[in-house]
This record gives sequence, structure tokens and C-alpha cells, in this order.
Amino acid sequence: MDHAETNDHGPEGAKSSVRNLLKGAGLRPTRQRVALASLLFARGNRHISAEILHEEAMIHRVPVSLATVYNTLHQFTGAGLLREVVVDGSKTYFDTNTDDHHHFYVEDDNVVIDIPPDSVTVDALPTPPPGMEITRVDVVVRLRRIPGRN
Amino acid sequence: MDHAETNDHGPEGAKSSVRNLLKGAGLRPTRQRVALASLLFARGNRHISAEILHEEAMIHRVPVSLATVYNTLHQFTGAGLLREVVVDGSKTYFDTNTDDHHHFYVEDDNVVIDIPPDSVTVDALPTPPPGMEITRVDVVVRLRRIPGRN
DNA sequence: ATTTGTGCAAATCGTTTGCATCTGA
DNA sequence: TCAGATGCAAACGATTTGCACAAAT
Repeated sequence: MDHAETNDHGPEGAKSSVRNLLKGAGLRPTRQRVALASLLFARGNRHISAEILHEEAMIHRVPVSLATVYNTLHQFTGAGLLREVVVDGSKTYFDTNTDDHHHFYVEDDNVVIDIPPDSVTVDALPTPPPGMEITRVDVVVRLRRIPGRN
Repeated sequence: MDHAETNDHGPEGAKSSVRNLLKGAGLRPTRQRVALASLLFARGNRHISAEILHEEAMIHRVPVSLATVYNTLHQFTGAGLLREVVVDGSKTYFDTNTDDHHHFYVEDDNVVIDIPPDSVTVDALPTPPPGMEITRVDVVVRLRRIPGRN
């Protein structure tokens, strides 16, 4: 699938596959999008907020504004590359895993963790009200640290 | 409609039970709390945002500031009279039903609906990561209007 | 060259807080 | 009385938007 081709933007050969990913999604592979997509998809499944992604971009010396990070995350979501995860009223998380799966949420730490695909099952889905259809079922298992342990 | 906000001395069934509710929860039954609690608990299970509750209070000519509505909702939640429902990243809903149950969420309309208690079942709960315990499991069934119907 | 994306700062939205004033037990 | 509650407005954090400029095709 991905060929590490000659690349003038640093040691990461993943960038050309990222370009294809973006093109396939109908998004122009601009410098910023490629850089952000690399950060997002290079290290497996991630749950990230705009702010954190922006910080990472800074660390990797990718000059992007926070506004562009927000825009980009939404574009990626619209293109099906990301999925929004709602676990908390005040912050939005984006999940690089777009498959059907559910989440743990550690409220103390604001951390989102994937639940392995087969360890939760929702059965007997309720009948939606008339004129409505189910678009998705989200399960959030809320966790807290057990006091007195580490 | 009823005129719950008049200060007559007659027996007000709903109002006095609301006072007891508040007292039982360790909250002083102030004018505003009684009024808000009446609005919240008088008509069965509700899913309400601070803004909507504030509007209702205005309609019923209960002078409360939006800040007090927020404070009150959180106090009620802390006292176990309400439950916060997280279905949407941008708004907080409060549920007058504190029993274990789950929700439909109509994304087009920002409406929260209770799912009847037995029509969803989550089984095979996942093992939490070490040092963590499950505090709650939330299921949100997202709905959308079927286009071309009413 | 044209179209599309970006950066910045200012604007917006929901929510919280500080503080002077009021009120219920 | 007097701790506790309220109102207002200002503060806040997360997200969005408007517009001049820059980059990709």
C-alpha cells in the first residue's frame, strides 16, 4: 500500500501515504494537513483534542494555528478519517479509529481509552420513535481511579 | 397553567412536597429553588438545559438569573436530585430521572429522550484497566429524522 | 491564474465566578 | 442574627468566523 518515497520534509516516510489518504478523501494535501495527518495517524489509535494536537504540532515544529487545527479536524471528520467522541460536556475528542467501538472515559484524568471490540455488547436495541432512524450507538464506560492504589 | 408563584398561604400540595424534597436533600428551600424544583419535577421526567429552564422560569414569572439556574442545577445534581446527561459536546442536559437508564438523542433537534428501561441491555462489561473501577455505563442511541417523512 | 486553505484576532457560545446585597432559619 | 443564597456583570475556556494573505493545482 504505502511506499516510502523520496520526501523532502524530514525523516518520516509516512508522509506520502498520508498524501494518498488525503487525496482519497478529496482533501488537498497541503503542508499543514499532511503534517497533522501524520501526527494523527502515525502512532496507532489516538484520542486527541484540538489543543493537544496543536501542542504536538508545535513540538514537532509544524507551524499551524489553533484555528487551522480545529478546521482540519472537522474536515477530517467530514471526510470519514476521524470520528468525534462525546464523553464530556466541555471538550471534544477526535478518534483516529473510525470502526464501530466504544470507550472508557477516566473522568479524573480526562482520558479516553478504546474498549476492545468484543468486550461490550449492546443487545435488544430499542425501537426508535416514529420517523427516526438510528445513526449510531455510543457506549461510554466511565471510570475512576480506585482510591488508595496506584 | 397553574400559578405556583403567588404568595398566598393556602395549601400548595406540589409546593410543600418540593420543600420536603429540598430539605431532605439538605438544601434550603429558598424561593428560587422551590420554583425551579417545581418546574423541574412537576411534569414527569424531563431533560433540560440551563437555558431552557431559565426561559421557563421567565415565562412563569419567576425572577431568577441564569447564573442562579446554573448554580441550582449543579446543587440539585450534587444532592442526587438530578443527573447530568452527556450527549453533545456543546450543551449540558440535566435529567430529572436519576434511575439507571439510557437515552436517545435526536441530533437534528437537540432533543434527549429516555429509552425505556428494558429495551437496551449492555452485557459483557469490559474489565477496567488496573486501578480503575466503573462508575457508570452510559448508552446513547443517536437518531436522525428519516428524510422525506414527517 | 484561479481556487482553496491558512493565520490571526476578534467574536461567539455556554458556563463559572467575584462580590455586594438580600433572605430564610 | 448571620450563614448561606442570589443577582449581576465581568471573567472564562473552548470553539468559530471574517478577512487579508499564501499556497496548491
